[in-house]
Amino acid sequence: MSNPTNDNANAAAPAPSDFIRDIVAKHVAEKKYPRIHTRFPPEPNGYLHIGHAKSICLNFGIAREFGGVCNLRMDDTNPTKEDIEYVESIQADVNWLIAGWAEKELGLNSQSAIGNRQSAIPQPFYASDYFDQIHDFAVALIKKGKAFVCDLTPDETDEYRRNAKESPFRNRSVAENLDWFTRMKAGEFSDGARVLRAKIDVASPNIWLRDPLLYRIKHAEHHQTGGKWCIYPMYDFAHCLSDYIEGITHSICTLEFEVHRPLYDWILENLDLPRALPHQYEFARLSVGYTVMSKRKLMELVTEKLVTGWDDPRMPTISGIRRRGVTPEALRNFAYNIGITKYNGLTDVAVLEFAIREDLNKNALRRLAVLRPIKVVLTNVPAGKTEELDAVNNPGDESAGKRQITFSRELYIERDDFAEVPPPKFFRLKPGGEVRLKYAYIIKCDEVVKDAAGNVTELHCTADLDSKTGGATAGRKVKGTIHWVSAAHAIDAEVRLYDRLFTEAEPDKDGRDFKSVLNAKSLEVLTAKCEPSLKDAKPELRYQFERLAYFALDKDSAPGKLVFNRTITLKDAWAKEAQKS
RNA sequence: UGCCCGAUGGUGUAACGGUAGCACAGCAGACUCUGAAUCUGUUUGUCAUGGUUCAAAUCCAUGUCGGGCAACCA
Repeated sequence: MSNPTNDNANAAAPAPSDFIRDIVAKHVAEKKYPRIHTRFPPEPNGYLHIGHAKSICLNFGIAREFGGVCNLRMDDTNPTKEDIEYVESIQADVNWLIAGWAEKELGLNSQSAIGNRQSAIPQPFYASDYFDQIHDFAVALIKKGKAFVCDLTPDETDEYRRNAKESPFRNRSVAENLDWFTRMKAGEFSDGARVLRAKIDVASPNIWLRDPLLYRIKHAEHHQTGGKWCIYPMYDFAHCLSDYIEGITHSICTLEFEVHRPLYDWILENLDLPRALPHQYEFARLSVGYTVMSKRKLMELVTEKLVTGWDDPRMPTISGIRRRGVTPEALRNFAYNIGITKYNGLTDVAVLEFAIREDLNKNALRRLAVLRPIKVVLTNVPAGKTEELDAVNNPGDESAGKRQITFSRELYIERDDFAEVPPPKFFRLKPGGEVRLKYAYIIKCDEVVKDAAGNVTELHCTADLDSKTGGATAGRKVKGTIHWVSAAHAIDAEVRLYDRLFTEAEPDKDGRDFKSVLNAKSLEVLTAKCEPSLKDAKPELRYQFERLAYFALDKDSAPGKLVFNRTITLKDAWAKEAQKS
């Protein structure tokens, strides 16, 4: 078994274990199946979110750990709600999340029946590829007297099912049913006029066994099959059969499908299928604090322009999280840390944030950048004189190397790093006080320059010219070290400071309108002063602006125009300390 | 209301009849040219009541609370 959490693992992390993996392990030990085969089956009616990421990691993780395969399958049985845009985004998101981790486990769809899908990138499976076979299974069920065409209206069907009453069309002859179903398929009837139903047990305590619908009429163009069909299989009918057709062994879904399981089994067991049948297992979906997860709600945020799009970095979508700068490794570690159970809990965002910081701390390149600048003039440094100083790219990873930063008489430091009237335990710059400039000198604040309104506009300081890193008095202990950039050399960058989208941990608690608790300060845009090396920032790399936060280059960047997204702040013990007083 | 499922510190999880552990969060301290990271210590828990057993978080019963389903959605 390979290591699940760290791809370039040094410390051996324990293999994940949960009740589903326990079942799979048992089946492997029993040699119940020739090969473990899972699947991730999203409906292409929205963008994937972090809850889907949990499912992807579970399904691909199991395939990885047990030498199996996992198919990506579009569960596209309802053309009126689905769109090719979603198909494409889903594919991109899944490929991104499993890249370098479970690529080898991704099932390849080499026999796509429909369309011309030859391509370098792996193609997903489609339930719609099986519409012919699923239709034939429906006919088989009719022939066995286990399905019938029902003419009841939707309202009547509802009422009959609620009252455990048999449909008056339940006992039509096989020949009659075959004829009606053929005519349904031929397009003779309007939407809703007739349906195909399984004949199971109208009195079952489980609603899903009360002669459930198998096929409905929808005169709608399908994004994959075009105008070929005007009848489409329902989820329950299509899903178990798609699983069977693909040779799935473990069909893992969320808890709300638990009551459907008897129907899943009934359909497969009543078709005299020759191969081993797949089985369904359910786990709890993910809820994370300070966000919403339902596709409907996310869709609302997008269509009402409360965010900039599905990939807005504040969204819990995979594309939003990616754009924010989170790496697939971080997301996978998060998925691993939260585990798999049948308990519907609320995961603390701190768990997600920890996984993101842990990963970024290891990999991000350190840079100096000032978000809210205030000018510092070093009065004992000659104007025009510059110095190149060594700065390490990652203190935890020597192989990340060093770069040089330019030092000069006029600098910018963070406005928050100076306090005219310092609060208790303030380690930074204050009048008459000393502070270390990272990688450079210790400076002392001699004079505070203010404008007519009394705002601090400039600080005049002197540098201890022997205190340079490596110099004679470099060892002098100064309580604080702050970041800085040379005013003349700094480059501007737009920085987008993202915060949580909602002000409440449970935005939709007790039926409250989730949009009433949107965080008005979830985005703040600033122009930062950055060290010059950042002009070469690359979208695939991550940066830590020291003492502030982790950042990633946004896709809105252009030559000469840098845009950085704040992925997540550093932990800030000072903010906590300052809050106490 | 019927049916199904669940309940372990603040949160998420482990323990599979035999010492309630881990992670996050919190708190305290050490270290620090990032108030980050790292390191050390630490507070807090088996829903309730019965039963079975030498022994129960674990098995059984009842109750309580929570979630899901009752779409021609998935």
